[in-house]
Amino acid sequence: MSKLQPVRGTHDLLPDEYRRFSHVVDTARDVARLYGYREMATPIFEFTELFARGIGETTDVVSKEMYTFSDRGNDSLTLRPEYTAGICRAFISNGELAQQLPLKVFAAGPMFRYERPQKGRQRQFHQIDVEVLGAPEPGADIEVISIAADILDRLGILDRCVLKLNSLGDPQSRQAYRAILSDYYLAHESRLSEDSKTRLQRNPLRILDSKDEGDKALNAQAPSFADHLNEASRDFFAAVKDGLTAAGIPFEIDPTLVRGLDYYTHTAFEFVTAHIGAQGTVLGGGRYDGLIAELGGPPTAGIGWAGGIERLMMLANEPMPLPRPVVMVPLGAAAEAKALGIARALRRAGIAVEQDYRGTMKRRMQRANKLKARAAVIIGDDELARGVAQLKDLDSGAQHEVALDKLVVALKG
RNA sequence: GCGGCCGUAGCUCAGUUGGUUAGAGCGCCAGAUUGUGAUUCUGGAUGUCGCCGGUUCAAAUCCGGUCGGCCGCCCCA
Repeated sequence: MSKLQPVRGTHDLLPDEYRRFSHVVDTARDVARLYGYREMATPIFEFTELFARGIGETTDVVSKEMYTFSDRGNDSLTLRPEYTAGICRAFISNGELAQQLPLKVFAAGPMFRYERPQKGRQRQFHQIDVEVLGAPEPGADIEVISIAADILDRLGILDRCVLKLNSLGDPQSRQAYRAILSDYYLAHESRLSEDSKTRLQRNPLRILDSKDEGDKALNAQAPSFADHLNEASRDFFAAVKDGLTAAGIPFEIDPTLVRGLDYYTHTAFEFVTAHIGAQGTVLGGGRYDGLIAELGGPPTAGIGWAGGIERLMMLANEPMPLPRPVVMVPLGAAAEAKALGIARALRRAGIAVEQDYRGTMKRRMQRANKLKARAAVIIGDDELARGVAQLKDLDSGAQHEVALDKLVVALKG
């Protein structure tokens, strides 16, 4: 490492890029606010146990992607790989949150997963996150998906995304189906791909969305989940689909949509796009009614999603351009001192003002141009003596004299 | 973790079958007389050719390793 470089899979967000980052977060936050969701944050690391238990020991995230370390007290800690487990933990840790259900939250922050970086995948990445706790009704599913669609719309990318929807059923349906599916693949194990043989041990549902041709042939004959949902699960799924239709949100049913975290039940969904490479999921989530009880809390339903900020940035419109500043161009020490007071008065009137710390007039005018300033306030000895400034419009080049105490008015218009 | 491609100035790239002081555009800096930018003109600086090692009289160019990036698999945001 001859050059100082950031850790693999991490990146600096330089100012231009950070603006686009903020634009995504600000947009999401504002939409969530319109739905009555309140923002909160949890620590970026937790006891390893939380993720291991919550997400599932056999999942890829837990078994091979966690950033886990021991602290000086020999506790095993892990940088969070996703937000849901932490929010559920916070719900359990802070009893007052259960006093007023449903709890609707918005959150955003960095996540960490030890993976091979590629387009749309980094080791430190950032997510926006929406969760509803304590609402077992399908209305909550519809609402969180609606928020997602609105955010994508405001970012100008909804028309390049497709909403994929599936039901994983309630735990009873899921267990039953899992057993049936497992038996089916076991009977044909020799024909499965190597990857799928592993999946059979870990999560047979995953075989359903294998890209291997041999697996696909087997999948065509496999028992379908839709046929094995119990009545309650079918009704729930129907209510979600009807609600989305009523809300005017188009979707596609995707029976192969399974998702990698163990805690999902009922609704699973993803907004996917073909425009950002192989990692096409831009936002995904589902219902996790058993998670909070599993973690030791009071049985509480949950549903939510997470969206990848970097992936959204790849698609999103440019944020609005920044307001153009006014630049102070004082000539000489006395004018420079005077300009400080004027600049402050202008800023207190809400006008963006930049003043260099040094430089000739030419230098300052060049800087003004690079800053895309709209105007320059030029104050030399002569102007200073007369209590005026030369106000130059940098687009037209026109310049005229303005009394110092009239500058705010002149620049406000 | 696996497979493929790639790595030359701040940025985008050129660099012939290995052969002397490695180039362009953009950007940057400085000038074109007195207190005026963006245009124009003139001049200038910049690279351990990702890093380490090997082959060779000679390597940016060939070989190996390593680090990093990209693309795909796995999986996911």
